[in-house]
Order: sequence, then structure tokens, then C-alpha cells
Amino acid sequence: MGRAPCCDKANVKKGPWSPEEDAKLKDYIQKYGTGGNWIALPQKIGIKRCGKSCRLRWLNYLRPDIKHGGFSEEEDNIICNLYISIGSRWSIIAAQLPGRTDNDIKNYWNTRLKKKLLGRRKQSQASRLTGSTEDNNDRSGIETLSNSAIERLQLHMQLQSLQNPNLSQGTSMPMWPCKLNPIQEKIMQSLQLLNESSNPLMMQHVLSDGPQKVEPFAPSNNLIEQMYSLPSTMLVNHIDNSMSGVNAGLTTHVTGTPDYIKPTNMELQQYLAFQAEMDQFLSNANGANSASVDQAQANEFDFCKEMDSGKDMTTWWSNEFESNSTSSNSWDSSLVLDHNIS
DNA sequence: AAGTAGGGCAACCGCTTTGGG
DNA sequence: TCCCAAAGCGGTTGCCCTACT
Repeated sequence: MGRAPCCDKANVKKGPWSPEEDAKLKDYIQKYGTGGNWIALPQKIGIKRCGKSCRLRWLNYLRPDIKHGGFSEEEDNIICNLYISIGSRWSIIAAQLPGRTDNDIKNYWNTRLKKKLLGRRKQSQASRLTGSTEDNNDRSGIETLSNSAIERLQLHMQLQSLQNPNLSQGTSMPMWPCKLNPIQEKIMQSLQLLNESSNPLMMQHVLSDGPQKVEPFAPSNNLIEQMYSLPSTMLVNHIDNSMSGVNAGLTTHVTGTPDYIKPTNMELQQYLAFQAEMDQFLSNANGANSASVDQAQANEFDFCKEMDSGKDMTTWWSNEFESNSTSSNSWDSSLVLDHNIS
């Protein structure tokens, strides 16, 4: 037996809201509030809408403090930084931008901001389709990474290279905004290695007099296996899991104005589960590959221990967020927007 | 002028989380 | 502790507008 529908679908109007409906909803909520029950609201007001639809309309459009229109460069900056750090957690990102809704930010990201930053992705994907069968097979493992994770790594790579053109020479610079965990750092290093060796799968063109163009990465499984001395499928799955785990923790640590977001029980549970999983993975890896597991593995473990050492997770993240946001290492979207948008 | 493609955005869908009984 | 309804959330859809052919 499924859950009862929240409203009578047959008697509910769908589609764009009329000005009359808007006015009724707005007037009612301003006078009486929502009464803590969105489902009952449409009946009270006398409109044939689903309660969820009313809620969405109010939150995304009718609320008096909603900001419509263009996003400022500062807002771009915040959105990019947070997206790279925590992924598509739009509600959390929206909490840092007064007057903006998660839906607004999501749309803005998907339709504009992402294109600005990953503008050349389409081209490179098309070029990849012409790649060899061997390449394609080689890549199958890395593609098990979530699109979001790949995208964020690409963004990191791109932003870093824009911020620091010397990257292509192997210089390792601190990467703001988020403190990557050692796994992520390893991936970034692998990208740099690929870049250094002019691997055709990772083409980064630094033009002397024009915009820098960074192609998405696609490290081969062979390379990953060499770096970690572990089966690539194992690593790829582990990395993906680890990143989602870390991200679950990160979402709790955004302390910028106006609101402090407390970690939910679920997030804390996810974080603890992540650490347990990391421990398990590392002990298994050490057992199976005792002779070849390198320092990176140990660093992963140290990373977990550091986060688990009683040090307040909030501090761990918020310090990064706040100290860097005013430091010279903070990422300025204008760098990207100036250099990368054609 | 008509047709078409693509972008932007509002709204919907369905899954997850929360909170009260 | 469990169950269920409501709220929250992110992904997706589809409409409308504009630019281009």
C-alpha cells in the first residue's frame, strides 16, 4: 500500500500561476501565515492547487524578501566556491545568499554559471568520442565517479590553473576554497602528472595571449593503479564513496552569514559511517597490498584521524571558509570570468 | 514572415528527512 | 521505538521567449 497522495490530483490545477492565484496566496499568508500546514492551505484560501505547489510558489516567487534578477559577481563567487566544496546542495548554498532561492541558484548554475566555467566541455566530449577503443575501455572505471564529483574536480582543476598559470609546471599551490582530502589531492596530482606528460587525455592549453583553455580530465585506470598500487575499480569506487562521505560532513560546516547551519543527525551519522568505511578500506587495502600501499594510504588514514580527533568539525571547515575567504588565496570569480569567458 | 533551435526559468515529481503521536 | 503525514530537497520537465536561418 503506497502513501496517500498529498492532494486530489484530479481536482488540482497545474501549470503557471495566474495573478489572481498569486494575490490570494500572498494576501492570505501575509495576513494569517501558513498555519504550519501547507497541505490545508489551498482549501482555506480557495484555490485549486496542491499544497506543495503553494509552498513552492511562496518560497520561490511570492515571498517579499526574494531577490529577482542578475547575480552579482560576489554571489557568483560564493556559488562557485560552495558548489565546488559541497556540490549541488542548493538549499545550503541558498542559505548563504540572502534573498536567493535554491531553485533560483540551481537554475542560474545550470544555465549560466556552469557554462562559464566549463564552457569547453562539450567540445572536448565530442573530441573524446573520436578517441581509441582502448582509451574508452580504460576510461570506463573513472566514469563510475558521479558526474557531480567529476564536474567539481574539473572545476577545481580549471580554477586552479586559472589562478596559477604555473600549475602546468607542476607547482603545487594551496587550493581554495575547500581543503581537499588526500584522495582528492591525489587525483589532482594525477591530473597534473597527466598534464606534464602531455597526455592526450588531459589537454591543458595555456595560450600566450588569449584565454586559457582547460579540457576535462580522464586519467587512465592504468595510471591510477600505478599511483595507488591497487585495482582501479576498487579505488574509483572508494574515491567516489569517500567524496560523498566528506561532502556529507562538509555540508554542516558552512558558517558564513547569515545563518549557522547545524549538522543534522543524519549528516553526523553519514560522517561517522564515512570514517568507519575509510578505516575498513584502509585496513583491507593494507592487508591485500601490504607491500605496495604507499604513503597516500597512510595520509588518508591520518586525515580521518585528524577529523576524528575530537577537533570540532565545525572549526575544521569554518576556519577554512572564513580565513580563506579574506585571504589572498581566496578565489576571485573575476579571474575566471575575465579569463575564461569568451 | 515562418519555422526551428536553444536558452532561461517556473513548476512539477518523487525521494528523503523530520517531527509528532 | 515505530509509524505516518508533512516538509524539504534536488533532479527533471515543459513552456515561453529570442535569435537565427
